[in-house]
Amino acid sequence: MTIRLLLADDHRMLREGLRRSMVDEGFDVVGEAADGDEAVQLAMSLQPDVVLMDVTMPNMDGVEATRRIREVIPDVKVVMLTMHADRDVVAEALRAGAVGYLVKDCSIDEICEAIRMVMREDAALSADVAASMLDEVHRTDLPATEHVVTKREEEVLQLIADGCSTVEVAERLFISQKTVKNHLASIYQKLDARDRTQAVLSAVRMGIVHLT
Amino acid sequence: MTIRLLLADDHRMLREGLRRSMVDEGFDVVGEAADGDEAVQLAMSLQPDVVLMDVTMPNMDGVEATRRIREVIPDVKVVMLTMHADRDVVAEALRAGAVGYLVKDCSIDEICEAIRMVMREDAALSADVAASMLDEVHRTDLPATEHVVTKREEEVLQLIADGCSTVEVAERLFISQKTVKNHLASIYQKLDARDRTQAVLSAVRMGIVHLT
DNA sequence: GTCGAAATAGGCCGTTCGACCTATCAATGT
DNA sequence: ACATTGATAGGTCGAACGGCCTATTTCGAC
Repeated sequence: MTIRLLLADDHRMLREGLRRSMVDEGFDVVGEAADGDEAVQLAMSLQPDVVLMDVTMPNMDGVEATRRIREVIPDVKVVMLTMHADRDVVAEALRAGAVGYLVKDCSIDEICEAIRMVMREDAALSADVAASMLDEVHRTDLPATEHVVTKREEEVLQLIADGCSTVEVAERLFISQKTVKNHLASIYQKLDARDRTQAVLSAVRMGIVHLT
Repeated sequence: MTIRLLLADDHRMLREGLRRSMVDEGFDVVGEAADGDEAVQLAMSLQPDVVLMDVTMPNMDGVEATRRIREVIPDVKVVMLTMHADRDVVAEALRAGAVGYLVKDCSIDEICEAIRMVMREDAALSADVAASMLDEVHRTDLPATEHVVTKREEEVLQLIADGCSTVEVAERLFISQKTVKNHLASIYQKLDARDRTQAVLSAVRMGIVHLT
């Protein structure tokens, strides 16, 4: 009873390397997807046990693909892969129905262990599994994106990164321009930035905001 | 006479997958580096035939690592790996002494082919090899970052992304503040940005400037 | 039950920004 | 030879920005 795997990553190099490794380790790699769309299609047609899914992919990101797969086939276990651990992305992925989360800096052995773990545990325990993987992530990666900026400040930053002016941010958040500027002033201190440009760039580097 | 390889990439997952694949294909993987510093150290101590080097790595980027390795051991052939094809990065990598350039979306077979190619050809031909790899890149990837902004404008953008104010950019480039503002105005039109924040973000998305 | 942090909002003030305009010079291409 | 483009530099002006204040409310923590 070998475990049937589906790999989803936009980089063929990683996909193929991963396939050989997983086959070596005794898994049955039933398919490879190069984007989110393909991942959803193949998941439905191939009915794998586990999907190893990259978060950043063309056409449809891994989180959305996970959501759609889980809607149709709730039995499939999705383990997310990502470059850097990012609290928000992790949270979103788990909400989308992923049972595990691995950074790309982990070893093949850790991937195997994670896959076997999610297959061993029943659905009721998968939340704990995810939690323990998160702990792992926290230990090995950034000590913490740990609330450097508050939730509201993060919203302001994201809107500015999305192209909004101070006035537009105020309108979108239903607050006064002055409050937006207050949040920005606070952000400048925390991120050691002298203007909105540097603040947004720092936030991008730290994974607080995302380039769309 | 097996070809001795050194792998340099900050993601263990890709590194290990690549190692298994390359070993399968008959190469001798003599070492793995997780950052630029380590790559330089290992290249010197292990004296590999070819280094597969990722461009984006902590501590020291792949381009700089390539430069240093080639300074000390000019015989080593460095093949660069990158997520997305970016004209500027490619040009910089070749100037640094890389003999080849591959996007991570290529197959293991293509990597093997590229490595065997750079080992077959003598130094005189390696420029052609690089050129043909570039052609490959141009076909498959972005049609062109194609001089959207001028060289000077790009310098201005990069300095602003690096944290310089208008005044500081002027000082660094030995031009007046007014000229910097002129360049910026031109950039805003070309990138359809309304301020420096959006201009820099667009430039980052387009790969024109790089976050350090 | 108080203390602190977060979110809200305002004023004031000097600096910077960006839009719109002209202008020169060198290089490049037709 | 002429047109175009890039790089340089300047002026003006209103809007936006950021620093430095105070102040209220709410909410969770201790």
